[in-house]
Amino acid sequence: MTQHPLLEQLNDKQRAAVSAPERHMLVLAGAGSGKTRVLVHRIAWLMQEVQLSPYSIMAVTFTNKAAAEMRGRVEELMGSSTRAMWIGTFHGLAHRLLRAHYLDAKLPQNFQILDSDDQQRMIKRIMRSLNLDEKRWSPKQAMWFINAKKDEGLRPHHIDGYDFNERTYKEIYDAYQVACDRAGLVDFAELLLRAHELLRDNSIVREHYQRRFRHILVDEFQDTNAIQYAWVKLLSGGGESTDNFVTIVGDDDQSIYGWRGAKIENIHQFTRDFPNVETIRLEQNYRSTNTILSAANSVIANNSDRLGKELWTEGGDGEPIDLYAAYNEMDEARYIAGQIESWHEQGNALTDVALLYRSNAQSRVLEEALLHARIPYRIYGGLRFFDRQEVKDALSYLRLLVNRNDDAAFERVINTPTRGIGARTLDIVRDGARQRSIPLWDAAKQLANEKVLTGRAANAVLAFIDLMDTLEDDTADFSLGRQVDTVIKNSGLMAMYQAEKGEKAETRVENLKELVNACDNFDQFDNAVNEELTPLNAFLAHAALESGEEQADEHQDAVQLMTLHSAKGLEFPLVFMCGVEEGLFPSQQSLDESGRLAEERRLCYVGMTRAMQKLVITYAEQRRIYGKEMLHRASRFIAEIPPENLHHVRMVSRSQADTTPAMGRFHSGASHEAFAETGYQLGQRVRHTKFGEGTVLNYEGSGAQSRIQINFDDVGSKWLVVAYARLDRC
DNA sequence: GGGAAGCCTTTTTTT
DNA sequence: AAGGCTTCCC
Repeated sequence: MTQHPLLEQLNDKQRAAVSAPERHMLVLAGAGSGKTRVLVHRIAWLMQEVQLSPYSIMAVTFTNKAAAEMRGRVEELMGSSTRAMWIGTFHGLAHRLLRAHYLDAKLPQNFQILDSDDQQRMIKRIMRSLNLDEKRWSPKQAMWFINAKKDEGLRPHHIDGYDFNERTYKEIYDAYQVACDRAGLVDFAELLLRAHELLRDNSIVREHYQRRFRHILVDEFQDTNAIQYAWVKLLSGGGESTDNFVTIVGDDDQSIYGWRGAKIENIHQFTRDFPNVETIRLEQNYRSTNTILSAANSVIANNSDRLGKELWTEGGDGEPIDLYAAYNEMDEARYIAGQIESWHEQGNALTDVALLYRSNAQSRVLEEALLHARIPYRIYGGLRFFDRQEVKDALSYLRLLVNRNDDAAFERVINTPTRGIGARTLDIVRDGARQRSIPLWDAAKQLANEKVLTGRAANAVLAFIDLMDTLEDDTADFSLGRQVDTVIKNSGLMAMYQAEKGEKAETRVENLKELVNACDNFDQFDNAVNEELTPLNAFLAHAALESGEEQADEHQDAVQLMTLHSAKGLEFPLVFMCGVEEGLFPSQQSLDESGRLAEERRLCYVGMTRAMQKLVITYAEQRRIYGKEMLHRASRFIAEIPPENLHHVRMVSRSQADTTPAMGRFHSGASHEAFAETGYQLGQRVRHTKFGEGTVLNYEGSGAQSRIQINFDDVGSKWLVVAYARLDRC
């Protein structure tokens, strides 16, 4: 029997998932097991073989990148357009629902989206208006509280407020929500919650979409939070419908977003809520060597409550995992740069190398070492384009143009550039708005007209109001690009940044020009949600929901630096996991709170399984954190790797490193001197009869009185007099 | 309104 | 260590 073309080149498990009859399915897809491939082929299969219209399929992801990749691959496979299919992020699809049913969702047609920065500012203002003690209550924590409640599907009235803290937060949440509703503003969590409430409370809308979406496929299900789960459940008839089918794909071992509300249990819950779920495990790995997989398997085996899964490969063993114990973070960085140099000299590409770390602060020292070694690199996860100050200024003008009630935008631009509307005037306007329960814009207008605001202040406010109204009239017929260009110029924003001096200001001017460019190139019909919106509204939604992936020239052959979190879903031939130390990874916070260690271990598992050919793990005995020198021991995760998979790299000879002139921060003569004075080099491994093995960290004095500091693996750091310590070099 | 000085915080990130 | 934020002062 000839194989169906869609099933060719799939393994048995993948084939079973792709060609399964219509039913609920749980695909437990291990790292590198061809998860996206299965999803894409399944969608194609539903259309080709089950003869479903793309109209009746919804596919949900977490990131725009994943959604774009999925859509692209389905189109490639089908050779046809998938426009009718809803493929997008949870937030993108929720937004689409809200736009289509804004009246039912009790939103103004021109509602705008708040990003987390806007949200935090808004909360801060609310807290000020509530006269809360700023020392005691932080906007950040209030935001955290509000979002956590929204992610749980909770409104202020759902919160008891027995406890004083909760009561205060509840009050903030309440006032914040009132302010958002009045201003026509929706934060990210609100998109999901509103869409959920819309479906829950409106049977006509709900049943329409239930009839429409026969198949819903959800990627990375281990990262869903309560509201996302509830959302999928509502849309699919809650497992009770016989005409709706849900496929979830995920890996409980790669759940690394528990700290922002993701519930790994949603995977278990799915098998309970939905009938006859077929579970398919994809365990064959097409990415890594046997060595890397068995090490990763062995680390993750230390977690309990797993659904159970063991990765295997038909590939070879490959090289052992290198483990480098650095003396400090500079030494670690220098070692890594050296290894990358020899990898490059052997004719390998730098793009194939990734440096993964637990926290962003670690990148600086790595960067310095790469810079010094003249190795080009690229850092992921910086400030995104639409999040930049000047771009947000411009977007706020545009938002206010579209929706005068947008208090967040009003606050941002009212005096940017300065136009004589100071803090005092603003306070009066805020007060007036609060008393009359109206938006800031209306309050400003009324107060100026009523002469509550006097002379200069009133004139300035009226001039601003006139500026916005004129901008709206004048640019109504313009193309999007010209409209935005005019707003940036006539508002004075461009002139303000042009007047500033320095490299930073130049970049800001460039970014404003780039924003106009982006408008010119913006294809609103690229995204079906936007078809019914004005071009400007479509662009604003795009800016809020797709924060603009940095597309630095991808052609440059550069090493990639990123956090372990952002590495999820990616793969690289050579991977360095840096700073694998107790207190850093697993992080101190995760050690302090029970139950968080397992997630750190999963993060370690994610990091290790990024490596295709070669994995290098490094840690530093001593590291400067927040300006303080800290002593660390190797991470427990290292001890969880089978010894036969590990190769301990000996400390690079210090004297060799020191002979390189002009090493800047990386020139360390200290070790040299230490050797001359004490007979031991910094970073050297030694053994003590009582304390066991350790690493030499520091020294003082010379000759018979000299003392050295040793960080012992088991008992921590100690100062010993060299003459009496009877140390063995090892 | 803007600059200097002092205080505080500090994981992980998408939308 | 360093950046962000507030406050203070002209």
